[in-house]
Amino acid sequence: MLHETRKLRIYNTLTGKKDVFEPITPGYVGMYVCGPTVYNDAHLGNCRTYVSFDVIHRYFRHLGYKVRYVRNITDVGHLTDDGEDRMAKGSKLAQLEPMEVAQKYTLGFHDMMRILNTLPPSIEPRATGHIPEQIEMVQSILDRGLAYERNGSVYFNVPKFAGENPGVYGSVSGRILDDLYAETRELKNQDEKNHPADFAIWMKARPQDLMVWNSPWSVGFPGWHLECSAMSTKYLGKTFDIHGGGNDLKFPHHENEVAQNHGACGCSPARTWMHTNMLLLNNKKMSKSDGNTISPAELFSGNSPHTTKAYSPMVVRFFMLMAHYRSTLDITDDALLAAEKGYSKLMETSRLLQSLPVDSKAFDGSENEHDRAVSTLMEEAYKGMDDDFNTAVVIAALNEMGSYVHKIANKQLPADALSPWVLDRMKAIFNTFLFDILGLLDDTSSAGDSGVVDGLMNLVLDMRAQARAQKDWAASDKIRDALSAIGIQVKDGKEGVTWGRSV
RNA sequence: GGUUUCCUGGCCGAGCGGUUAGGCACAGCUCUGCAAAAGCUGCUACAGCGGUUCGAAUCCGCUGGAAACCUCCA
Repeated sequence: MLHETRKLRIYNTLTGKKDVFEPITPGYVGMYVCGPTVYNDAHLGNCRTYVSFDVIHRYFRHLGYKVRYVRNITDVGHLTDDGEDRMAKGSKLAQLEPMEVAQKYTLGFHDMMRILNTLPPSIEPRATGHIPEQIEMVQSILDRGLAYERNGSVYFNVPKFAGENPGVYGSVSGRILDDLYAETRELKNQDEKNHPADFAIWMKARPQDLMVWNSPWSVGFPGWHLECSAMSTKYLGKTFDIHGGGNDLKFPHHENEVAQNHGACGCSPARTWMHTNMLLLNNKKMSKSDGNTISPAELFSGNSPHTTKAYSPMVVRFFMLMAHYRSTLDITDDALLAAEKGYSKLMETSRLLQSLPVDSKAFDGSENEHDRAVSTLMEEAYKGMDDDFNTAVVIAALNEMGSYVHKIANKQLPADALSPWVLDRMKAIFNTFLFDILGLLDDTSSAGDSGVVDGLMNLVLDMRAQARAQKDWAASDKIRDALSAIGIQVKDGKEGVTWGRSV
């Protein structure tokens, strides 16, 4: 197993540095990632986070870990500015049942995850499916004296918790309790709370609330952060390896999650907290609420004032992976254009690499300078992933490997420049990183087409070859231009003609 | 106002005290009927000012600029 020999370092929000990853149970990884709230179409920011964790998930699997990846669907519980339950608000606008709204956007989210080629999580629990678990957790917290009931609602007692567990509250967000107390003092209608920093773990329903459940305290609904605490505990245990989510969830969501878990079981939940950074548009955070967004659909169709053309889902995925997951990433047309070119080139390189013949010469232990260079690059790709999942470093290494591939294919290096066992290994490693770990698909090839397209292309290119043989440049160029017009690029190489789709 | 992060060449973006990151764009060359593709070479960097160090994009301080969080957001 690779994980036994490689040393993976992960940046842990709790410690503020990269720690060597040691799973709680050797060989197994438990990872919880906060999923989307399904009251709206998924936007690109969501996509970036889930693509990032998809690569993380894939790399753990590649290393040989058995991974239980839990990503929830939030279909209840978050309040809007005007105090309405989000699902209820959506339903009123659309004249639909709340669960109909949730279903619609859950399906849309799944479509988007599939289009971006993310692997499904092992478990995708819904908040509404875990109301009993959440009620139990509220009770546990009450039993431990860390919450109080007020008019049918239950509030978490932050000052008491913080006093009993020094250093815990604030450990995720880096917030200092005194500051927090001072800040929240100004906020509106907190009259039921003992203290402004307290937060609801069970809310008594008002007449307009639609999604409500019975509980020992009132007919109501669970607090805004409780679902993740309850579901992570249920599926991963009280203490598990990794909890992830977007940067903007650190406070209050993750901070309160830790407090609740701690409050219910007296132990810390996740050992490692991972946070992805924001996707920017116009140098500002993309956000559903302030309208600074570009939807995946707009990006894929080119129907947006922010872009000049359509970009394929794989180009978008590649674009995201060109940056480290903890860096902000600014969406611009220029950057997408660059990503598109880079993506196509790597796909082309992959096809070319796989087509290179490998000698059947037996391994004799020899190693030339090119062998060493390529071996170093392969190791650098691994080192990149081992260093907090640095996909940018992986892509750089793949590009450098690609240089060797093209040189050999173009006869600028002799066919035996690389020893067969090195070439063989590069074939495997290159595709492993590109497809299995980075999770890209080749949407520039004819792989998904029926044989008809290949047959037609062979015919057309054959006719062009005949025209060229007779120096009929007009006919030859007409074919080339016509193909170009429908998005097919003809590539005249030393070893004959190939073709590809311009993405 | 409080907390935190960031500022790299025309653009995107790695970098965590000593290496040419890489991609895109651009220029020249090779190849080509021409072009494209591909390869090679070149090309502009570390916001500013100080400090620590044999050595700093990388550590520290100050100044300037941007962003995030403090309220639902990935």
